[in-house]
Order: sequence, then C-alpha cells, then structure tokens
Amino acid sequence: MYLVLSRGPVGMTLTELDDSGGVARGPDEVVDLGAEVAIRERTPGAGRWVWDDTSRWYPGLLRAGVRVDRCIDLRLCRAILRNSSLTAASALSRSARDGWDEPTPEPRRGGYALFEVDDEPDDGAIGEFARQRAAVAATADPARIGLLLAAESAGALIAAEMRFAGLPWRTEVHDAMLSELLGPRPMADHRPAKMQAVLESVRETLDTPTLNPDSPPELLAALGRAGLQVQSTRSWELQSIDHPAIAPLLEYKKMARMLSANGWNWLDANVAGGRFRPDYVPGGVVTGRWASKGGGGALQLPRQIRGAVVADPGWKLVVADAAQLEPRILAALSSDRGMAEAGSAGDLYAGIVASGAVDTRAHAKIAMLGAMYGATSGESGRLLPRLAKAYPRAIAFVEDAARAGERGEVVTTRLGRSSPLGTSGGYDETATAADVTRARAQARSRGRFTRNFVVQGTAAEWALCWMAGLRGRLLGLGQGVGQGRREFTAGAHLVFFLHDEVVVHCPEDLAEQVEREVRAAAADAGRLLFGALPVEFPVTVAIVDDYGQAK
DNA sequence: TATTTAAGCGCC
DNA sequence: AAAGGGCGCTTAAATA
Repeated sequence: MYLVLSRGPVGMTLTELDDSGGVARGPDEVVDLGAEVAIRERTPGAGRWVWDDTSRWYPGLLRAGVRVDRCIDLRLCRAILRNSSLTAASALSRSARDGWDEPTPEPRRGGYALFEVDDEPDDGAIGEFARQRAAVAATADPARIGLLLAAESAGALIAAEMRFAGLPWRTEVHDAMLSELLGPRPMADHRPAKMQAVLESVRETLDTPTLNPDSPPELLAALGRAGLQVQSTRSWELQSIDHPAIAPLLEYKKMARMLSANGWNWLDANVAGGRFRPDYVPGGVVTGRWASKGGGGALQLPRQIRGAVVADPGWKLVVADAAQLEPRILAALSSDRGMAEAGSAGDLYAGIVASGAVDTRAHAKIAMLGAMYGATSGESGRLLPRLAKAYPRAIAFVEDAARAGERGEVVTTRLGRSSPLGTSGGYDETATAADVTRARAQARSRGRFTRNFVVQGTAAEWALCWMAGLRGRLLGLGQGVGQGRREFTAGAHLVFFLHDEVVVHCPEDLAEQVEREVRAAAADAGRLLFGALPVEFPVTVAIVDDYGQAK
C-alpha cells in the first residue's frame, strides 16, 4: 500500500494506491495532515508515504509530534532514475527535464508551514510515481535499484529526524575549549589574547610589524623577504621549513582556522537550547554522499572540538565507525577473495601487511588510498604495483572504472547510481598540441573521478542501508509492546552521520543494546548489497559521554 | 558597494 | 609524505 500526498491549488490530498499502483481510494482532501499521518502510522503495515520532497513535508510533521516509518521521496528518486544506466531506456530517463528534476527551492522565511498549500512541479505525484515504478520494473533486477530508492528515501527521513533531534552540544564546554586555545572571548573584531601573542611572534621573526597573515599574498611576500622560497602559504608546504617564523605561523593558522570556522560566532549562530542542528542534504554529492549547507559545516566538525558534544545526564553517545569501509567495499565489488581474506581478521591494512604485499601498515593504507583515488606518483604511486600483484581483481576493478571514465563512459555503483556525463574532452584535426595535452589531462582527471565514484558511491549506499536498518532497530529498543506512542527522541535515536560513522544518543541502560544493533545493522547492509560474499564490515564502537572520547 | 572567485583548510 | 577522489565554509582579493 502506498499513501500518496500531494499539494495542489485546492489543498492537500491523499490517494491510496495498492501494491500494483492502482488507485484504491481517493484522492481525498486532507484537512489535518498531522492527525491523518499519525493515525495511519499507528496502524502496522499501513503503507509507505509517497511525496515530492521529504524536506518539505517531514519537518512540519516532526514538529507536530508525528514520526513516519517509510517513504518514497520522488525528487531524490527522480535524480537517481534520471541518470542511472539501469533505467536509461525508460520513458522517464528519455523525457525532457521538468520540475521534478529541480532542486528543493529555498524555504521562505521561517521554513515551510505544516499546512502550507503549494503547487507541485509540472505533474502530480501520482503520475511521477507511476513513471518511476515503470522505470524500475523494466530493469533486469528491480530489487537492486528499488533498494537504492528505498535507502535514499530512508536517508531523507533520517536527515530530517537528526536535524529535529539535534546533536547535544554544551556551549560552556565549547567556550572553555576556545578560551584555552585562543584566550578568552574578545570584543567583536578583536583577536583573542593568545592568538594575538602568537601573531606578534610571527611579525617579529619575519620583521614585518603590520603583517596580516590571513592574506596569502602579504604572507608570501613577507616569507620571501625572510629568504624563504615557497610556492604557496599552505601549512603542509611550510611544515618542512626550518625557520623560527614557521612554528608560530603554523600555530597562528591553526588558531585562526578554529576561530573563524568553529569559534564563538559559530557557536552563537549554530547552537541553541543545547543542540546543534545541521542542515543535511541527502544525495547532495554526485556520488550519493550527503552534503550539508549553512554555517554549521556539519560534515567538517573538527576532531578538536568534538568534546563539546556531550550526552545528556543519564544518557550516552554510541559512536560507531565502519572500519576501512571503502577498501572493503572495493573487495566486495570486485569479488577479490584475497582482499576479503585480508580484512577478515579485523584490520584490513594489517591483513595486507600479513599477506606480504607491503611491509608496513602505513604503506598498506597509502597504497589502498592511491588505488582508489588514482595516485600516479609519490609513495602511493610506487606502492601500487605491489598491491596490483597481490590483489589483481580489486585493482583491475578500479582500473576498469578509470579507463571507462577516460573513454567518456558512465560508471555505475552496486545498486545503480550512475556517474554524470563528463564534458567531451575530445579534440579534432584542428587541435593544437596544447589542446591535445589539455584533452588528455581532462580524460585522466575524468578517469580518477569514475575510479573513485564506484567505490565512494557504493560505500555511500552501504552507509545508507546501514543507517536505515539501524533506525528501524533502534525503534524497538527499550519500549515494550503496547506502551503507546511517544516522541522518538525519548529513546535511542540517531543524532549524527558522517559518511561512514554514526552517533546514537541513548539512555545509559540501552547503550550496550545499541552497540549490538549497530553491528547487526552493518552485517545486514553487507548482505543487502553483496549477498553471500564473504566480505565483512566490522564496526568500531565507543560508548562515551562525549564525542571527543571516541577514537 | 555588492557579488564572484581563489586560497586555504576542515571532514570522509 | 605531501600525489590522487568527494564536499562546504570563511576570508581576502578580484571584478562588476
């Protein structure tokens, strides 16, 4: 059963569809959306909601105290089906772009109201849903891309729920960290005292009393006057230089970064009521990873300040990280038994060393990253042949993806997300030597992208399945049957997601159960994507009071 | 003055 | 160690 919600000029409607997509009832006008959804959600197996855009429907429902179990997000699914090589022959894929291909419009001030009436893009949700079902049904293995659409939609629900719940954030802890590092909070537009002291040290050693180190050209000039030959002012380039100005300069850069990216202004703008509420964008990255938007910078939270993420009294944070996810995904994608074997004991990189392919764990890691990113030179490039010899199937898999990209072809993840078309990169007989060089460089760049796309994209699919499964498992924790409905934030719930890592906030007595569910959900995700393949997806779990204690 | 681009750096 | 994939954000610099 599907429950299709639409917004039109005359208001909201609900249409029930049976499993074959036929109209079973409706469309009926919906007057009280919150009540309507709540009633349906109380009925087990009531169906899956179908709507244009989770980010426009769900936040209002959550504010009204209503949680949704399952949905189809037509906008997110359209983006996948529009591009997927598996549905390339479908009417949907061949149709002209329309409103369903557009990104979510920016919300009006104050966000979307629960009962807002708005026009849907171009065609009704029922029509779009039918087109999407037809596209899926015509594929060789509808369950494959069907799983991707369900996982993507579950991700949209989770993103809204995590924003609603918020990441517990202790302002006073954060403030203490900033004061310790930079000095106490200064007046607006002044540098904190410790930072100012470090700056003076830089100015003195470079003999430039008015230096603004935040200006790369100015800094470059000052370094030049001191006799330091550098191409840029990047920290990693400065690191190796032996000069009394370098240490304080690197320290200043560290401080300046913290102040501007996650300082007091960030705190004022992003933390309220003891919660940080990131604005996640599911599917925001071409590979299927999530993006984020707004000043929060949720996916770039520095390790340095994670200690400000503190569980509520009597609660714990369960921090779970999928260990070496991308290499394991590659092993599974390529059915490389040797690499799967290397990861079976726990530490994949240690397993690679044990196999004799390389001599140290650090080398194993560098070589693997190089294989997945397309390194050609440096340490990583040199180690690659050794890896290729030990794990020919895995390396051939990424090499094939790279060659396909260089030829201008599309590559596709395990569940069916395809890479976007690249720019031509070709040249004709009128091309100059420079044109040819440029075109080849572009082709190689495209190859590095497609090489990484298959791994990163499939890892993102695994992570979505992991998190969606975990969400379902958490729901059943700590509440007996028949206790009635309650706010989901009263029990174990997801509060953070970072590509291959999740954080669950839960009452203390549930933490160990949560840990078990996290591991079980990871095993489920592996089976969902790869069936019986003997590739394991171990999870590192830490039960902590603050996020800084994890790892 | 307002908007866009580039540099640099944080995360995976 | 500093070459390779994907992002977003802040500041300074460049442009309109």
